[in-house]
Parts: sequence; structure tokens; C-alpha cells
Amino acid sequence: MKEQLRLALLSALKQCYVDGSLTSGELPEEVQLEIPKNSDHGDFSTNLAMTLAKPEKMAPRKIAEALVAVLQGNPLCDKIEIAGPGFINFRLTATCWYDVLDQIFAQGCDYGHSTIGHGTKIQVEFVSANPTGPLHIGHGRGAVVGDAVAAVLQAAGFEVQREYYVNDAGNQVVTLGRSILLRLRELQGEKIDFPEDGYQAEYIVDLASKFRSEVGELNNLSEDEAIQSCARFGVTEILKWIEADLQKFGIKFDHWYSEKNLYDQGMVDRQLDELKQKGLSFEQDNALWLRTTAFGDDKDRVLIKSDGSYTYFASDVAYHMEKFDRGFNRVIDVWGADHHGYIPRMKAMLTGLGHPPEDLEVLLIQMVNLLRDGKPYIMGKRSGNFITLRDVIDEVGRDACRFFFLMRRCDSQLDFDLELAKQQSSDNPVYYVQYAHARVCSINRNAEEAGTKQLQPKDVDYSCLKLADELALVKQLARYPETIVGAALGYEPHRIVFYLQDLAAQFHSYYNRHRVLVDDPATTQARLCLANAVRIVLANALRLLGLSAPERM
RNA sequence: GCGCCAGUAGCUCAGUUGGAUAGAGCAACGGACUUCUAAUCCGUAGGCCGAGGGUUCGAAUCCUUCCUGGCGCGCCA
Repeated sequence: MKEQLRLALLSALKQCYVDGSLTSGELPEEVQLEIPKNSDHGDFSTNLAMTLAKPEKMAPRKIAEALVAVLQGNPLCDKIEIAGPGFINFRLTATCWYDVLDQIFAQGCDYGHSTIGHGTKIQVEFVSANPTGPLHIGHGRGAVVGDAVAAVLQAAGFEVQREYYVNDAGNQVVTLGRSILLRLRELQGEKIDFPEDGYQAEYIVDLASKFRSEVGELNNLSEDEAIQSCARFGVTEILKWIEADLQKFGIKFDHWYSEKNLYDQGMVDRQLDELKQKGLSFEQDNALWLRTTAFGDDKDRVLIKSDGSYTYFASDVAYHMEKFDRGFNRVIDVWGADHHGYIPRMKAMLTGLGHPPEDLEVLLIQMVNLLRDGKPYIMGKRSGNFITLRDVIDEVGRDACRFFFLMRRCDSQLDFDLELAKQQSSDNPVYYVQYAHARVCSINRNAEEAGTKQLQPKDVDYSCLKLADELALVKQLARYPETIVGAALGYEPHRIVFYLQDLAAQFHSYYNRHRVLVDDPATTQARLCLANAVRIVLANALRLLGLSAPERM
């Protein structure tokens, strides 16, 4: 709809140049068409005349007049007006809007999808929490946002892979192994002094006892072997929890990528060699450094420490290069905002290795402040006192929890008060949206009980939908596809949430003002179509965000 | 000290990437269920868009300087 109008405008402009009413010959790279806030200003509005004022050296309103003279009589438009400093406002014909309903019924659950991504391969890597403990609320936010971003990109025609990077190599895994081993010895009756830097939490004891019953005791192994064995066991078990938690949240990854595997395959060393060959790394103080300052970072970064062990940055370099080797055109990392300091070094590394830095997009997820009764709940893996993501899902509910995380743009902080989330559950916005969906289903049931058979859209007279409320609703439905495109290109799934709330509000309002099932059969049929078009779009958007669309509530 | 993110109604936040008179939800107040589900709707009230300066036809949005809050600034992860 918008596109057709855009084309009409462009050809009108060309026509003006041909007939000489405009002279600059300037063609804007983009004709901006927006939906005015105030519906008195029409369905669409363009500032084209204003942007041409300078090259054309003419008053905007004069330019607008020239354009409108050509556009007058366009079949799409009911009314074209010049307003304010030089806006051109368009009101489209009702029939033109009714086409949207046909599109919705024809496309069904695909309505809203587009091909704007042209199959570009994008990988979204998210959560990637260390397998040393259960997921907490902050991971939950990253999980939901990452999942929704991936879904929205898919809907916009990108080819998307969801990946979880498993940090199963490195220090924290050794710490995990040692912690389990110590608890195991404790279970065997030894008196141990649990170190400060071990993982203190209760689940370590559970793991130790599970280890004892499934694997046995480790008296024959050396200390290192025992730690290794405990670590492997711990990582496997914890990954099972994580996967189960995510599944409970409705999130499924296409691929789990092991850091350890990266080392085992020699990919880290190969990548370090390449850096050396390209002269990007250097040795100093017995360590190997990457010269990231050459590409905008404020200091150089260590790849191999002076004790010979690798930093995380080393494997991150190899990992990210490997992503591009796998054929992704663009790579998205979803990180906690506390890692934002890593972005310059990652971009520097990419630039050094010949990738445009825009190929990596990092989405920073701001902190979640977990509260209970208004009091902050301190989270820390080592403190031993935390509420897991699973606890939250169980307490608040999956839909409400997901919705809550998606309601805000991800770069603003979020207060998550458990008591509030529960208390509000009866008037939680997610139910508001779902209720709209359930209402349409209920209308359908009533129609069926009353013996009203719903006609095929082609047999329905849409011109019965002449109320302002009805046209406004259709126009809102027409905006859904572009909402997805905007959400995808900006990596902003929250836009879908706001769209859903707007659509639900408009429908609730309409429902309270007018009956769908009325005496006149033609009107009833048309309104049933409208209501069901709303239902389809609500269901599509809810599904996109991983939320359920209940048929009754 | 340097960097990143934020600052919009009493509270929580949107604001279509620079457009016309800045919006919604809670909270407050007043109304609507013999009518398709009241988990709903209608109405009232609420603003120096943190502050100053700049860019232009036009700024909550862009540039700049401050102020406030959060987070980073390791051969930690």
C-alpha cells in the first residue's frame, strides 16, 4: 500500500520535470512517507516538497502544488491535500484498505512476513552463559531478547541460526571441578576447608552427591585427573539444566558450539598464527598481544598470558572468525551490558583480519534488577544466594515473564519485582493482548452456535465496514508487516510488543462500542471477517514473540 | 580521570530514525455489565522531553558543554 503510493509519488515527480513545472531534476534517494499521528492529516503524509525546497529554490507549498496537480485523480487516493509548511497528505480510498483483509486471509500465518532480508545469513549468538551454574534472571532477559530478535529476523526473510557458545574450557571450569571435588570429599567424611574462590552454592553439593552415586569415588586418581573428571561431569549436568530451563522458556538453539572443541581442533592456534603472519600480534613481557590499538581500541590486548595459558579473547578471536568461515554474512552477539568494554577490541580484531566491523553487531542487554517487595535481591554465582531463572518462570509464568522482558528496549535497565509481577498478573499487559485474541475466538463460537456460517472472504461485502473504528482497525492491521521490518532492521523486538498492545486496545474499544453479530447478515459477515483478521494478526505476533494465543481465558 | 548506556506525566516506559497540537499503561478521580467474556470500555486530571548553547523551513530525536544515575576501564571470566 505504502509502496504503491511511494511509486506514484516518484513518477509524479518525474512527470513534473518532464512538463517543466519543476526544474532541478533532483531525485531523492528515498521518498519519505509516514503515517501522521493525527488522522486528520490523512493516512499517509510526505515531506517531499519540503526536502526539494532547497535544490528547487522554490517555496515548499508551490512545489507541493505542482506535484498534486499531477497526482490528482490517482485511483488509490480519495483526497490529496497540501497542509502546514508543505506536507502533502493522502487519504486512501476505503476499497484500497479492504484489500488488506484479503491479504491477511490469503497469507494466514505468513501474513506479516517479508523477504527484505533476501536470505542473508545471520547468526544470533545469545545466552552463552558459563556452564558453571544455573541461569539467572539476567540470562533470561538475554535469552528472550535473543530468541525474539532471531524470530523477527526470520520473519523478515533472513536466514537465521541460533547458537549457544559453551565456555567449557578455561579457568572457571577448573574451579567448578575443584569445587565439586571438595564437596565430594566432604561427603566422604573428610573435613575440608572450602576456599573463598570456589563456587559456594548449594547446587555444587548436589552435583557432588550425584557424582558419587553415578560415578563413584575417585580415590585412585591424581588430583588433576579428579578435578578434570568432576569438571566434565559438572559441565554436562549443568548444561542439561540450562537446556531444560531454556526449553521451559520455549527457546531452542540450532547449535551448541563448544569452546573446548575450538582448542581441540587447533583452531585457536591456527588463528593466532594468522595474526602473527599478518603482523598484528607481538610479544612483550613474556606474553602475546594483539595490536588492537591499530584499529581504535584504547589498549592492546593479551592473547596468551605469560604463564602460557590463553585468554578468553584468544578463543573469541578464533570463534568469531570461524563464524564467518561458516558462511554467515552477519553475526549478532547478545551480551550483558557489563561486557560493553569488549566491543572495541572485537571490532578491532575483525577490522585487522579484513572484515568490516559492521558485520558484527553486539546487542547489549542492560541489567535486570531483581526485586522482591521492592527490596533488591543481590545475585552472584559465588555468593550462594540466588534465585534462578527457573524459579522466576515457575513463579511468574512463562508468557508473563517473556512479555515483561520484551516490553522494554533492551538497552534500558529493567526492574523486575517478583511480587509485583505476580500481583499484577491479573491485569498484566500480556493478558490484555491475549484476551483480545480469546474474545474473537469467543465471537466465533457464538456465531457458530447461532448457526451463522462464515462465508469465504470473496463472498463478503467489505463495504459494510464503514465505521471510522473499522477502517482504523484495518489500517492498524496494514501496519503489521512494516512493524516487523522495522523491528528486524533495528533489532528491536519491543516494537512488536507495542504494536500488539495498540492493536488489542483498538479491538477492545471497538468491541465495546459495536456488536459483531448483528441482525443484518451482510454486516455480520463483514465484521466477522474484520474480527478474524485481527485474530490472525494477534496470533501471528504472539507466536513470533514465543507467546501463546489462548482461545479462551 | 576516560569510555558506553540512560534521563520524557507522581511511577514504569513508548515516540515510526528530523515532521504538524509529545503518547500509552499503572496510580488518582468520575462513569458503563438484563446485550457476542468487565482480564474490557468511556471520560477527567497530570509535561521546562535533565540544563544551557548550536545546526534548519522544523529538534524529545543530530552536534557541543555541563548535571544526575547505572555499568565498564586486568596477563579475570
